[in-house]
Amino acid sequence: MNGMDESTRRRRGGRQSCEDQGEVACIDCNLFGFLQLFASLEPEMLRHFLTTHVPLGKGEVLYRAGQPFEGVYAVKSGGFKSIVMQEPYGEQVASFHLPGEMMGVEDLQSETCSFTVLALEESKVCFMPVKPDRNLNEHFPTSREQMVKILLEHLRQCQRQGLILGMRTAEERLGAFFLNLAERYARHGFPLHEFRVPMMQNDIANHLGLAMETVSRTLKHFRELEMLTIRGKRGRILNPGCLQSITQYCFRKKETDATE
Amino acid sequence: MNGMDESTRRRRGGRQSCEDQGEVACIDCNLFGFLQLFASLEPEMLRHFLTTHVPLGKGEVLYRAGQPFEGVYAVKSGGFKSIVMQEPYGEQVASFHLPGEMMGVEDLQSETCSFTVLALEESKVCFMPVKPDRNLNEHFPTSREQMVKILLEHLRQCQRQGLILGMRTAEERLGAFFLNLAERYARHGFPLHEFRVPMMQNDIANHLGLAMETVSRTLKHFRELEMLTIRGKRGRILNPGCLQSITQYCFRKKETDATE
DNA sequence: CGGGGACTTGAACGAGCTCAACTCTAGTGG
DNA sequence: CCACTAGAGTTGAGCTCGTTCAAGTCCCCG
Repeated sequence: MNGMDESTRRRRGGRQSCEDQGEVACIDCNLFGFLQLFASLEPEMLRHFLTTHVPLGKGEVLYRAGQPFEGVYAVKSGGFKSIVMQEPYGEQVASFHLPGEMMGVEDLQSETCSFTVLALEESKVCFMPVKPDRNLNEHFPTSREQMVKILLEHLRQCQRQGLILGMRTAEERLGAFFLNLAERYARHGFPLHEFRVPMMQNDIANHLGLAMETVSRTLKHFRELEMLTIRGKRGRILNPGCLQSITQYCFRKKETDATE
Repeated sequence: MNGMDESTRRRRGGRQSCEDQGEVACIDCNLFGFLQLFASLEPEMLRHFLTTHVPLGKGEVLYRAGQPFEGVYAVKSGGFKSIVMQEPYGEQVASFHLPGEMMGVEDLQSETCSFTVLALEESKVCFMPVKPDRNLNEHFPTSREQMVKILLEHLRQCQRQGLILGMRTAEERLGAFFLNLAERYARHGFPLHEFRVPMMQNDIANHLGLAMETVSRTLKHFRELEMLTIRGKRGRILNPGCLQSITQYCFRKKETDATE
């Protein structure tokens, strides 16, 4: 029911380290579940998509808003941000993409890409070409099932982000942001409460509608309270309970604990 | 390709008034497109769902977060808000639902509802019972197609909301919010630049992470600049260009103008 | 070891919040 | 139909949090 069963995922939980580049195993990647259901695709080709990892350097653009939509990507390692350009003012960071997550999903039936996506650091991606209303409809009817699943997951994550952005104070927004970040890493086999922070504070500030200095000061405050420490690209949640109560952000444990 | 063809929708555009309760014709409702593809459903039953409008009074709860998920709703007239309760602090408004839009979509494969939804004013809804992983999978395989479409639409709207909430100043957020509101009404056959405002300023403030007083003052400012007026439940955009340049929110005309 | 970008820290300013009083409006009952 | 009321919205004053600007530190990378 889950593309991969929950017990398998949990067994793997906590095995991966945050020290390395943070590469997800294929079994922990959303694209894997996506591809699994392309029943009519030859195994050769499936393997090809899964094992071809395109490398990108820091700051490199994966695709640009307005370009024709070619297909969806999955983050193998590293991290990405989706941005929109507000011409005179600079960019706005719409979202971040962590290892195991897919990019370009929102454009699945569009002709063009709606965001510009670029790497936050050295990263690798897998690519699955999907021409709008072609491959999927005609050749792979079974993939619809998986698409609904993936779209629902994206929709829910997007709504969660909306709740975070709707919070009033900088502390709430930042706390909720990092709880969400940790949770998302944990979903793909990384240890809970210890996670990478592939984006700079500048990007976080931009994304949350704050000034970079406010992010820095608030994180210092969290460190002093021994709730959360960010050192370089490594984050660690020291006191999840306290952090949650400050941010009011419910971790939504049900979703991961329930048999689903 | 669109459930209902674009030219039909445009022909109807501008016909409806904002004076009345703001009831959408069935042809302008998302649920209609959704139901259309339930090919194996008897016409009798289809008509039943489409023509049975459940009325709700102002403040009445449609469903509560945590309750078992029964199916999706469509707003026939009036308006709704989705909220989450942060126990000691009160509610947070996650989103609003206008006539022609669907509610509960994010819970399609869940056992329980993730939001509490209640009416902003006298409203009517249609209901389509969808047991998770039952009806849809077995009896109505063709509906998958439409579901993907609807989920994509929701995802994109959710991302747009995220951009609005990520804006820095109250002026940007509010301006973008009302542009989005007008656009959403226009999608369902209401005149562009003239729209209903079914929610109170309190709710808007809550949703945007602002104080109600700030909303009031900013709207006054907009009125003085002759960009946008809100009087009671009626809104009118006087200077869309100026409003857009202040909010940096691109109206995304392409989506409605293009042949798609 | 040097340089530049990311982050930190401080000080002053200002946008937005809070609190409180007030006005307007819609809905109610006489 | 009007008076009354409760709730929604407005306005003002003071304060707080977050921003801005600027200088300084750290750290990564060459």
